[in-house]
Amino acid sequence: MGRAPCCDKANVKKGPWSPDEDAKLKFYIEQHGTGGNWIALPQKIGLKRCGKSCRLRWLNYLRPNIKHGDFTEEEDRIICSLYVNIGSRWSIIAAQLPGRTDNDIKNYWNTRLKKRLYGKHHEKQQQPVRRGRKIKSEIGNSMDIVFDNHVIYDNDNNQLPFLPELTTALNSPPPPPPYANYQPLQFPSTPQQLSGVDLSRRDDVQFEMDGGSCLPATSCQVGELEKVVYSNTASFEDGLQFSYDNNGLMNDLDWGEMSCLISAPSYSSMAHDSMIGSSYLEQQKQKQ
DNA sequence: AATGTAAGCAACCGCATGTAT
DNA sequence: AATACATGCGGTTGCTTACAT
Repeated sequence: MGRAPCCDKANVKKGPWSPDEDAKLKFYIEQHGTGGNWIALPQKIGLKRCGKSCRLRWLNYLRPNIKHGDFTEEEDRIICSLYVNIGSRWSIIAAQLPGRTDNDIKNYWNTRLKKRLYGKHHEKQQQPVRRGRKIKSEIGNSMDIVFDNHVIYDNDNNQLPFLPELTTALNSPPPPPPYANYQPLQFPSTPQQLSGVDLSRRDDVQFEMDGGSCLPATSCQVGELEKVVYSNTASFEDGLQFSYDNNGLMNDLDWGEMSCLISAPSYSSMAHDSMIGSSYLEQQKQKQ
């Protein structure tokens, strides 16, 4: 038995929104708000749309102060830095760019930014990489993985058959580590600077903003953050791997410089990053 | 001018998470 | 504590437009 549908699919319109539908939705929300219930909203307005569709349309297109297109170089840099540090957490990235939506940023990255970076050096080297939710969840589950003599076991002590390239990497000797210079999260300056991450909290990490005039902080699980910060999982999944300067920063770069910081994917270093990253965090926690 | 291909973008789908009961 | 439901998110799809042949 599958999941119950969120709406009556048979009686719901799909596809592009008409100006009339846009006007109805915009007018209603401006007058009454969403009422905290997107599912009920289309019925109240008289729209034959799924509540989720209404929400998406409002958030991505109709809500006030939305900016479309014409990303600035500063925005490019922020997106790149955040992507490198936290991966494809588009909602978090969007929260740092007022007026931008996660969908817009995602599209911009996938269609342009990635190519601008990738196209310079690595078209020939790019290998097809398994992508999507499945691989992400499986890599994500590595938080429960036990590393023992470079072989991966799950919670039930079964050696994981998944990702043979990762298993191979884990069985190879570790590369000479420049990791001593790795720093906790740091992002470029203005317009909203992320001053760091409170790693002392076990249950939850807050992105703290400098200067007071900041967007609402976004939280995420510390385990997940540890993983993405120190292993760049998302970059790995894309077959990209970025390098950092000694401060862990990628700001103040032009595109030529930026592209020089990208190296071909190295599964071996990736896998070891994960382990070394963990030990780095342990050191930081002991210091506190 | 016609056709094929690539790029860009809006929207959908399904899963994860949060919240109410 | 368990369950149901709503929301949020990220990946993916498919349509439209631009460009190349």
